[in-house]
Parts: sequence; C-alpha cells; structure tokens
Amino acid sequence: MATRRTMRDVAQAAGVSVMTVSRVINRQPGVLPETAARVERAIRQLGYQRNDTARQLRRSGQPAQIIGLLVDDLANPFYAALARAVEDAARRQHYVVLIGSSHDSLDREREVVAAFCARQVDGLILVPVAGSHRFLASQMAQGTKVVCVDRPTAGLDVDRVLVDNQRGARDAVSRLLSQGHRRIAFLGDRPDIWTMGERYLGFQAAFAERGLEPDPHLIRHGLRSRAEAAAAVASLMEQPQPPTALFTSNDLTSMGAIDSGHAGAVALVGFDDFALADKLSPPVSVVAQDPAAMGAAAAELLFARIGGDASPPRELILSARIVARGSGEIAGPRAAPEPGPAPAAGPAPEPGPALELDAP
Amino acid sequence: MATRRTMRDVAQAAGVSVMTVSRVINRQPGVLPETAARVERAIRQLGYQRNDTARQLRRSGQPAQIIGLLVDDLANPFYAALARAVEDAARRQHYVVLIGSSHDSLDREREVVAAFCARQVDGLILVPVAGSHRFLASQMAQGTKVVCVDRPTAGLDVDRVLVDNQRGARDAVSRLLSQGHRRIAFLGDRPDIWTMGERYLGFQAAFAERGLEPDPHLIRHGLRSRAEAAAAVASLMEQPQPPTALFTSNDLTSMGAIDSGHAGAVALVGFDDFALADKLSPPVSVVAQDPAAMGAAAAELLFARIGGDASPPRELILSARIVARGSGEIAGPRAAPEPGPAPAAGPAPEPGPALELDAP
DNA sequence: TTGAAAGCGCTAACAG
DNA sequence: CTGTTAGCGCTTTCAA
Repeated sequence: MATRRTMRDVAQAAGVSVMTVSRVINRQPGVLPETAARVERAIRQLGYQRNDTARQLRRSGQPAQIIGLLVDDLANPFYAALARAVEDAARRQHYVVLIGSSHDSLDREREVVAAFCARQVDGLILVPVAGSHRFLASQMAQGTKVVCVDRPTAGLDVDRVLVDNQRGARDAVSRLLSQGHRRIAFLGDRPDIWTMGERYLGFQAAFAERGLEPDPHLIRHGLRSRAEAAAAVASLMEQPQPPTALFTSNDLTSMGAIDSGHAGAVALVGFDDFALADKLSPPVSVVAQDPAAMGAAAAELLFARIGGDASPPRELILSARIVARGSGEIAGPRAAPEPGPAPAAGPAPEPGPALELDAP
Repeated sequence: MATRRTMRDVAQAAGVSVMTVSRVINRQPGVLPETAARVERAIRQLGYQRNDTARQLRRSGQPAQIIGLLVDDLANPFYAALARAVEDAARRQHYVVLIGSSHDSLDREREVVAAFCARQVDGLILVPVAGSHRFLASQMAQGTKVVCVDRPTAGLDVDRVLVDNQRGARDAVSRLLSQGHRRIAFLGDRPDIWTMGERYLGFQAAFAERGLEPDPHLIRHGLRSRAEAAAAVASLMEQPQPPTALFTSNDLTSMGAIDSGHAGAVALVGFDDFALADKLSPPVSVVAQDPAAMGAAAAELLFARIGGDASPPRELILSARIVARGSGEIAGPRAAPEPGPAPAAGPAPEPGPALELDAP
C-alpha cells in the first residue's frame, strides 16, 4: 500500500529542486545534460511517474487530454466498433477515454455524464438516449465540448454524426415493394429511439411513394431483444394473412427473425449489418452502416472543437448502403393492384389461402 | 469557452466560505438547513459541479474511484462483452472506467498502462499481451492494484481470472478423435498468445491420451484474420491428404473456416462461441467461454483489492463448456488403427484417394 | 455552526 | 541554467 512517488521525492534523490525535475519530465530546454541525467536516473530508480491530474489542476485552461464516450450498450458489436474507432483516434492524440453505457436510460446517461464531467473531460462523444438533454447545456457552457453520434439530441445544437436512416429504410422497403411484396411487416425496437423513428418513417415513405399503405396489423414496435423479436415474427406468421416480407429495423430484430425459423419462407431485409449475415441460408440482405467511420468522424469533430474550432455546429450525414445477399431478393406475389386495404379493424374474418411465393 | 465554476464562485454567490460549500456538496453534517439551502440554490444557478480531480489531490490515500481496463481489441465481441461486465460492476461502485486496446502490442500496452496510471487509477484490469510485464511491478509497488483476465502475466504474481483453455481444447479434440477423426487440423492465431498456447497444448494432449500424434502438416499457427484463416483452410484442403476435421482455436479462425466454404464437408469445432453459430449449416459446435462472467469476476477481485484485501494473489479458473451443435458431430473415417505416421518430411509424394466421410 | 490556514502535486512566472 | 514563490480547486485541521 506504498504511496506514490512525487516530484519532491525525485528532487531530493537527485539533489535538485522540483522545478528542475519538472523541466526534465516535460522535456523543457535549459537543463544541463548532466543534471538531466541525474534526474532521469532518480526517476528510474524511484519508478516515478508524473501525476497528470495534479498537473492538469495547475494548467487549467489547457486540455486535460481525456474524453468521455457514452454509448447505448458496449456489448453491442455496433457500438463496440464505434468505440474502438473513437479510442484509436484518441490514442493518436494522446488522449485517454472514459467509457460508459446508458442502456437507454436517461437517468443513467445523466449520471455518467456528470461523473465524466466531474473528472474534467475535455469533451464527450454521446449516443444520446431519448429525452431532454438540457442538462448538457450547463456542461457545455462551462467548456465541455459535445458531439452526438448515431442519434441527435432534441433541442441541443451540437455537432452530430448521423446516418440517413429514413432513406436507408425507404430504399430497402422500396425494393421489397418492387419485387411484388405488399404485406411487409415492420419489426421495431423502442419507437422513442430516434433511429427507430426514422426507420419507421422510411418504411412508411416507401409505401406512400407508390400510393400504398402498410397493413397496420404487420407493425410491431418495442421489441427489446432477439427473443421478443422472434416471438413477434412467429405471431405475425400465424395471422390469417401473414406477411410475405419482413423489414427488421436493427440487428437484434433481424437475428430474432432468424431465430423464429421463418427466414427463407419470407423475404427479409434488416437494418444494420452483422457478422455472418452472408453465411446464413438464405444470406441476409441488410442496410449497412459503418460504425467505425461514425466513431472516427465523431472523434474528428470533437478534437477539432477541443482544438479551438468555434464554427457553428456541424451535422455530418453518412448514408447507409444496401447489401443485397439474397434474403431480400425473394420475390413477392406478382404486383397486381391490391384488392383494397385490409378490413377496417380487427383480424380478417375469412382467412384467405396461404400466399404463394414465386420461385427465386 | 467559459471556464468552469469553482467552489469559490458558489461561496461568493451564497455569501459563505468555501468550507461551507464543501460541507454541503459532500453532505457533511453541521450546516444550518437555511445555509445549506442558500448554497444549493447557488450551486444550481451556477451549474456548479465538484472537480473530482482536485478533490482527489487533497485526499490522496483515498481511492480516486477510477479504474483502467485494457483489452486486446474492444471491437472483438468477446472483449466487448467482458468490458461491458466490468463497466457495469464499476458503475455499481460509483467508479468510472478508462478503456484501451492493446492490439497485441506490448509497447502499446505499456503506453496505455502508463497513461492510466498517470491518471491515478486505483486499479487495472488487464488482458496482458505476451512479453515481460516487469514494468507493472513498479506501478503495483506504488499502490495500483492489478488483475489479469483471460491471460496470465509471466513472472508477476497478481490476481487472475482464467479459463481452462487446455482442457476445453483437449475435450473438444478428444470428441473428434472418438468420432473416428485422425486427420484433424489445428488453426491458430499467434502462438505467443497464452490462450493459443494452451489450446494447442490441449489439442496435442487429446492425441497423446490415445497414443496418437497429430499430423504436423495440418498445423497452422499465426492466423491473424478471418481471411488468413480462410486461406489456410483452403490450402489444407488442397493437400494430398486433407484433414477430415478442423479445430479452429478462436472465433476469428472459426469464421475464416466458414468463409473458406469447406465447413460441412469436414467436421468443425471452434474455440469461442459467436453470434449465429447455431444458425449456420451445419450449426457450428464450439467450446464456449463466458466473457461477461470473466469480466464480472475480474471486477470483483479488483474491487476487493482496492477495498483493502491484502491476501495472497488468487487465481480463478473458469471452465469452458462444449456446445455441440452439429458441425463437430460429423463422423470421421472409422477408427481403424492408422497405417503409421506421415512420411518424415515434405509433402507426401503419392496423393492417396480423397477420404470418404461417413454419412452423418 | 462556520471559517481561516495549510497543503495535496504540479507548473507559470519571475528571480538569480 | 537553476531555484523561489504562488496558486490551480479542493479538503483537512484547527480555531472561533
């Protein structure tokens, strides 16, 4: 439980003042080589290391070389890839990174942000949860730079790195429609998450573009796990008029659809790419984002701000790209004009025959 | 670029001394409720937040409530899951977590550890890379607690959380042998990584147990990526006497084997479970570890040390468990006594007929 | 119940 | 080239 060495210990051992030790440690000029050597020897002997928190205290105004990164869930490969990109960028700048997961809880986010700011972070990269982020304004007023990534914050004008989720979803669903699908199910996570909202808007837009409307019986929101998504797909497939295609709006729901065992029997396109999607049968078509690029871009924006960039907040919109692998290219019933929308409400009273799928 | 509020600002605004503000902030008794209310109002108005680094400076000896976590690669789902477990545990203790990736570079590990220690971390959870960790001894002598996870450090007596890699590998390979496989390939990452060494030992032990020896032509070390692993499998399968089974020694090499397109034609067992392994055809049998449990255990050990536990270093060995899904249960040629080991060296001069696989 | 003084480990600014 | 003084924001200790 020995206490840490300080500059005083080194100064004493080398027979110099602490100021000289400071100069040596910080490679400042104007120290006699012999003196420096003596100091360096003492440093090595004592295993001395500069206390960067004390240093920071005295040099307030200078960056502390520490940033905070708050994602939704570090165990999610998407955020893990994003985090790694941020960490790589930070290391290149000789910064260290505090990490945290919000698990979609505003309270937890607030706590973690407070803890990070109490540690005097120079900046925060945030995947903000739903809800008001007014509490950030006060931190920013005191000098903490903030960049949002993956999701924006309502009512807070900060740099942001987003993906055009709506367009990605619309394009994907549009392709399903072109292939003759009309009964396309939407499988979504919590709709208050911004990305989910956007993807749902894109889903609707694809229908609207053609003067069509999605069947409300095929919409499932709030699926928080693979298991919930799998169950939702199973229940959809048991309906009198099951879907002929699934649009799963994130990696979790895509995997849930695969778990359900119905993938292959219906077309499937998912938002978010995931490992081995190309090795399943059929290979899963996705709308892919690039989490590493998102993290790198967020880090770049943040370091520019920390470096003094005071220009108006920037918004960087990356596009998602469709990766057609097969599951999304299963054709639907021929695109004959639909007989009309489903009955006003409730389950259809007379189940029609099972829909036939065209051979691929 | 406004500067951060300090206790002095609050004290001034509330018309009290900084000491009183300190007492209010830290919920110390002996402040008149009215005074406290006045202080709290000032805190809110100014958006004041305690500077925990300055606080820590004065209370040296007390934990700074910050730990460092250094993994091999944060983007690897295995380490991401481990990191999440550590972060969850840390938050429960009101600690923050500095994160870093070593990418199997001792230099980078040393740099990151130094940066963390300069930030006065109370402890480190480390997935150590190969090589000497003597530099840690000096940090530990100055009070930084260290716990190793996933891999031990040679010549450094610290708490460690390991998995019985050797036994896991031996059991898996033993099963392949029982099923009649003799030509089992070993696909490995860098052999200087401890886990790889152990898994290779287990591979050899399974053969030795039965008085057999693996064919040296079927051993591939140093595969650093899916692509390299896929290429290695392809080249193995082109050999005159290809393997009838593959033992892939981590998730990357397992996926590489799948990429190669030969999975299914030969038996496959991989070390490390991965998402969707159960959805491939055939479903991939694995030796599974529990990264979340490993992270949680490491955190528990570390917090005990930080809390003052001075007992001798502990070693916690978790076991890996075989998850049989199909790919590892493809039978090999009937277990007839082998005609003898392969020719002394070089490729076999006379390619024999392709080996027939039993129907499953 | 409140405050003043001292000092944590370090560096800026000045002196010698 | 080297050292002294002062003070970063906070808490400990002691006094009022």
